[in-house]
Amino acid sequence: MSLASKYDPSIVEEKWYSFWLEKKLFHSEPDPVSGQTTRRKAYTVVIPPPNVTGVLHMGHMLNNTIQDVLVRRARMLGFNACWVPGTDHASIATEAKVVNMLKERGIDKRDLSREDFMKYAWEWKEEHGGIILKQLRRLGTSCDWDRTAFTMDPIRYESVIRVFVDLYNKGLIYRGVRMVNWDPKALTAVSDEEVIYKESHGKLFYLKYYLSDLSDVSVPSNEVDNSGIKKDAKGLYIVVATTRPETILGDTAVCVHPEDPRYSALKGKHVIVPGVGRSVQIIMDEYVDREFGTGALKITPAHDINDYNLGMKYGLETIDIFNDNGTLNDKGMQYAGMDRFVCRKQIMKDLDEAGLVEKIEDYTNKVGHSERTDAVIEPKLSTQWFMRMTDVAKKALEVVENDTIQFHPAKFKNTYRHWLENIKDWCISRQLWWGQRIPAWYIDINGKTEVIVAVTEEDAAHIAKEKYGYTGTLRQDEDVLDTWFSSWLWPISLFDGIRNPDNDEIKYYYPTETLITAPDIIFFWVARMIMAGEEYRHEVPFRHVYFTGIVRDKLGRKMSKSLGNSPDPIGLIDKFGADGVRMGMLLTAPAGNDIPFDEVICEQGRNFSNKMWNALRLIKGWTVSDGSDKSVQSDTLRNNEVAVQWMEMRMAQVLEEIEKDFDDFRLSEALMKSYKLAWDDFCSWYLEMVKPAYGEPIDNETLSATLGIFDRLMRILHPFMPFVTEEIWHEIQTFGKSDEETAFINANYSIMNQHMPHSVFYDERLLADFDQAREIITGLRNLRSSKGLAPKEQLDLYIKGTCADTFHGIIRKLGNAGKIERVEEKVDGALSFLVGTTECFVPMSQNIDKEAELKKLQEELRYTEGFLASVEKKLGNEKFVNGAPEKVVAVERQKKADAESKIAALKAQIASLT
RNA sequence: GGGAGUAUAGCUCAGUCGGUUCAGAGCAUUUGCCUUACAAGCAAAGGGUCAUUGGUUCGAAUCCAAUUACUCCCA
Repeated sequence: MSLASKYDPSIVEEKWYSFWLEKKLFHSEPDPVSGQTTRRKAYTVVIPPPNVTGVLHMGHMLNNTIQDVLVRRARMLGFNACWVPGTDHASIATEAKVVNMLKERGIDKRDLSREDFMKYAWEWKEEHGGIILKQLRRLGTSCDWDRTAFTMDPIRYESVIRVFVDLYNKGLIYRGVRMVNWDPKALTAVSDEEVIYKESHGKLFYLKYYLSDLSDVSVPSNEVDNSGIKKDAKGLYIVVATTRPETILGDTAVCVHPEDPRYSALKGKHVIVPGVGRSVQIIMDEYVDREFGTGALKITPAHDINDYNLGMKYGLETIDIFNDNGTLNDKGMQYAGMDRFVCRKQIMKDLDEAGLVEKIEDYTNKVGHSERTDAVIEPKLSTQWFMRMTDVAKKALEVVENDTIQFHPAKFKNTYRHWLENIKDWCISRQLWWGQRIPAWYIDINGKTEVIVAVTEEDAAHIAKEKYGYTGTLRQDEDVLDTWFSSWLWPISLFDGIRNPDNDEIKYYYPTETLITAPDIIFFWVARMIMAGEEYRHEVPFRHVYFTGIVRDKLGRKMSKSLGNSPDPIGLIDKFGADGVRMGMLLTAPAGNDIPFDEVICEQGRNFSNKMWNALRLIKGWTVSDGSDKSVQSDTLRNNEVAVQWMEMRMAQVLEEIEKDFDDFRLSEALMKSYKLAWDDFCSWYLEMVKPAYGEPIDNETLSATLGIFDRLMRILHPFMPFVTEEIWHEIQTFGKSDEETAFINANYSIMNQHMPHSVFYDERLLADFDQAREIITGLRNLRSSKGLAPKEQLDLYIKGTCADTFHGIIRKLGNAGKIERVEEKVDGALSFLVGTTECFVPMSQNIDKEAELKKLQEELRYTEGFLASVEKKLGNEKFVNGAPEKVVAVERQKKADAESKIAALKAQIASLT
């Protein structure tokens, strides 16, 4: 035998992945349309495009393992499975990488033209982008690599541009001045969804705003001060609390609640902004929270969304004090050029010296950070492009509410609904270069700027001429579109369904079947894809959305670079094999639950691969009886026949459960059941039943039945562990074949496109009989172990009660029983155990420890009597007998009868011992 | 501040219609075994006040309410 006793994944994985690629087994084309044959149904999955700058992390491992399981299974179920891979261009992240690369080469982005920058960016992308797709191959993913797409490749780019123009023409996209989330590090606006609120320990600064006009204001007494107005040597003042003192440079009002008695005297008055010297009015609005701080709120319309709204309401001046990079601009007085956080310290120092600070308190609040750069977001007024969401949101909500699209787990419907019902317009412009440049051109006519939106500059020029009679130069918008504005078209644009809506591929592959993604992009991506599907295909983009959990470390912490608690996925694959890691990821991953990741589970996966490998070694080691001699005895043949029959039915039974689990997206359950079918039922029971004694041959029929079962087991396991199953499957196919045949099979066949076994009829009676036999075997083993008997010592067995004869041969073999006889009466001088109501007696040559036996029996008697009492109480209850369903009552009666006969048996045994 | 979810064995989780000897699985632990496929193994064992309190019901891990703890989302 040439097989090593330990399975080595490294060679096998390399070999089969190359083979699959070479044979193009991952590739899908729409089935041809021909008169007779019907096309297979497509099973399409689109990858959630990883960020082109990304490297593989545990989240990708989980996500892509799940996709691969579903796709491989679908393929084996006879679907035309197509899994399309690709990456997104990640404007902010990529642009940052390119800027860094340029910096290292001594080039400043600002010195480059847009065209030159883009050249460098593409160069970076070609060289460093998409590492992750290469890494995914190590995991065994069966993506159709020929279809690999990128959100900025020509088809996808053009699709985005066309959609923008179309939506603009439909009135769904507009340009306007709004308060946006400004990322001062990336120098771009970001959408609401890209802002992460984090708890931050800061200070609450209480500043003095002196009144500028004192007439009519009654001076409060210093002793009892119920008023918000205070007095010191310099005059009357009110106190305003703020977390951001630097923004006082942009203050244009102070606001109090109209019903706040502390400030009622101040209506129409003015105060001096501390340190700035500007006199601003006091306005009254119910927006103010009287409980917060002192109840007086400073208003900075340029730098806070709520202040901005108040500013609009009261016609306040808007003073923008920041540059785009977060430093103070020329409105920042002596602080101009200073960073906002440096300024905060400095201005507090200055105010304090000027006696303008009342007090400072510790304060914890939530501060928005950029999802991409982690910079503190600065609310900023700017002109941006937006997409109207109200109408599209309605449709997108409907298809999820009515289960046209099913979420797994369904609880995410709530999250989804909540967002869509409170949706705001989507800011889609980004002040970057890396991305689809907004197809809007500006022309100046009669001192007015007009905007023209068109797919190409030629079109725009044409429109300019037609509409405005303008023939001068056109100035294109400098901004690009949000990356998600590409991703939301992904399921459509991958099949060119935007540019060519009637092409065969989009009609065949769309809608896709299942989307597998993490819940944190339910808004960013899932919801918007549904909107795009409705808008451009009038159809949902997928039927099912499977939300994975977040992979955490075993302490439950999120994996992060700073904690260093994320294992290197490739290192894990090196250590445990891709199959082992895949199993590890899946075993702990019920849908939607976070995964506390622990290497130990990958080890379990590796061990399982090894177990299957060794089952192969066992079978391969068997010699075959040629049938001419009587070397295989007839009772062995009968045993084997029963064993095969049982294993077939057991497999059918488990398959039925597995099929149900897949329908319900309970992948970890399906895997666990497959695992136990293979390890427990097949290896521990079935193989032990048919295994010939050392040196003995096996009969041909049992061998081929065993190979057939093993073959199907490998198919069942293949979606979970593609490599080891392919390897073993080939060994099975080539078993006993000539070298020539073996070479042919190995070069031309793969488990990948074999049929997945289906559940068939099984006889529950036979399975139940086996369960009883198994318990008897376990009873015998227990007896041996508790009495310290050697496994080799044969025991005789006498059975009183119901017990099918079918498995007696098996009991003899696995329980090492000698004689097995049916008896009508109990056997004296024997040890006994109960299996259900059936009594098993094992005569002992040596002395029986009567005391211990008695104790055991009496304990069991006590328990059974207690149980009987509870059943009798139930049956004695008229309400139960009348109220409960007949079936339930019948079960209780059966329980009573079983308990009674068990008690009788126990009593008889006790009597025989005393 | 608003909303959602979770709580079952040491750990991670099942428990579908309220009813079967229903309290389960895997891992971990303990014990005994190098039994000619596998020590990455084999055979067995122990382990739970189903978060707490109350309610509905003939009957509750399961349904309802409150409480506690944790998690996530939104602002």
